[in-house]
Amino acid sequence: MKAAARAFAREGYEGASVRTIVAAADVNQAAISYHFGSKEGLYRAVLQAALAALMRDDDAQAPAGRLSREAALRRFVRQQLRPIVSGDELSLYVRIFSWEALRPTAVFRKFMTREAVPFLAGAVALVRRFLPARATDRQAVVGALWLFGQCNIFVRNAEQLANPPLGLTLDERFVDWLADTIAAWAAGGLGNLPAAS
Amino acid sequence: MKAAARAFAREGYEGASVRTIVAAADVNQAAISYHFGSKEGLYRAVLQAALAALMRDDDAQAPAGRLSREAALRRFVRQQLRPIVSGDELSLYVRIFSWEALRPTAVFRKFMTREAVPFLAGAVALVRRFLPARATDRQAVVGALWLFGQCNIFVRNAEQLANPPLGLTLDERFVDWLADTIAAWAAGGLGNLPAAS
DNA sequence: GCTATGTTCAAACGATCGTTTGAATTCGGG
DNA sequence: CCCGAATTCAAACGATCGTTTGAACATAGC
Repeated sequence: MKAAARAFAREGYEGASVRTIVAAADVNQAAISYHFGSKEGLYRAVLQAALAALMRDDDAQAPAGRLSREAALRRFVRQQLRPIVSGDELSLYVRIFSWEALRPTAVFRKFMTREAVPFLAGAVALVRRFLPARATDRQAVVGALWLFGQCNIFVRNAEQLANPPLGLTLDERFVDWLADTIAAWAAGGLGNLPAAS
Repeated sequence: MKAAARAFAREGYEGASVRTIVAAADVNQAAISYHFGSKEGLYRAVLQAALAALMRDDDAQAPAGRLSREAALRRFVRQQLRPIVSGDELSLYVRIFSWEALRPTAVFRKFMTREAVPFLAGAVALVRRFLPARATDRQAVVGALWLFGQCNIFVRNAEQLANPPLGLTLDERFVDWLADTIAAWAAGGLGNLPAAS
């Protein structure tokens, strides 16, 4: 399943072949069909593990309630940027979700209609601490997505940022600096609301 | 080529098959090899058209030089959000670039090493009008990417935002409002710089 | 009318895909 | 020790992929 997560993250569901997975895991090809029923069954198992890990990760960042809103925001952003440098399973899972954003599988759609709101809830609450009291619910949700977007573009394009012509060195120091920058910009912006829509 | 752009946008380079493209275009299969050399040649042609269209789009917004920085920012953001409502070729091209962010093709890499900087230049210049004078080049580039990210997440996930559980109605009115909101937030944020890194 | 060139076409090729098959192997319980 | 269920294995199957082939067709120039 680790090999499968790596393959699905790297090449997507369709792009990853059962043969490369079983070769990486050093097991027989028919073992997939035997244990998971099919390639789709294997993917479902990986998705379940991914969602469980990401929710667990959400819990880990929950006790940020005692932090100031600026510190909580900085922590949230840094957490979002983690996959840029960390080679752990979480990066794989984030990447799998990126594939799903582009070409959702049936399995994933059902996942999201159930889990999207609780998954966003943390970011919405965080954004609300910065928004004026008069902000609408829709503004808070949009603000949460806005926050995700600011972080996500660096995660998704990490590889391209590291290569020419930009050639950024994506080490821990850079990511820390990036988190500081994004957090400062986001905090500064959320206080503003556009003129009456 | 229109059929190819649609197919590549919908299913990615690997996912799109020559057979479905030629079926949609109602031409013979071998015509691809004959006119474009290969599937990759066809994709290269589509990428060139996409980049040309996006740059042309950039030019259209170039005369924004006379606008105030706030108005120019609002215009840039609104331009970025266009694919949400317009079903035109531009949406396809943005989606093709999303695929490339996840799994860059060799063709695309060469494109980007040549074209990324001029493509970013407009956004960098725009961001610079908001940054303090002491801002570094790296901060300006990161700011441009940051700006792209804020818009892009709504474009990429437009379909999911329109569906449950959020169920936003993505009409012109909403996109105008969204552009106002993002522009206001971005403008408010860029003035801030984090404490010394 | 004939030829040369550009283009389209149906068919086939080799490679890779996910899955199935049936025998070989492993392993715990009577 | 042995039987039976669980698991692994190499091999093959049918489908689909991108590409190639060689004949058929179109058309402009002489």
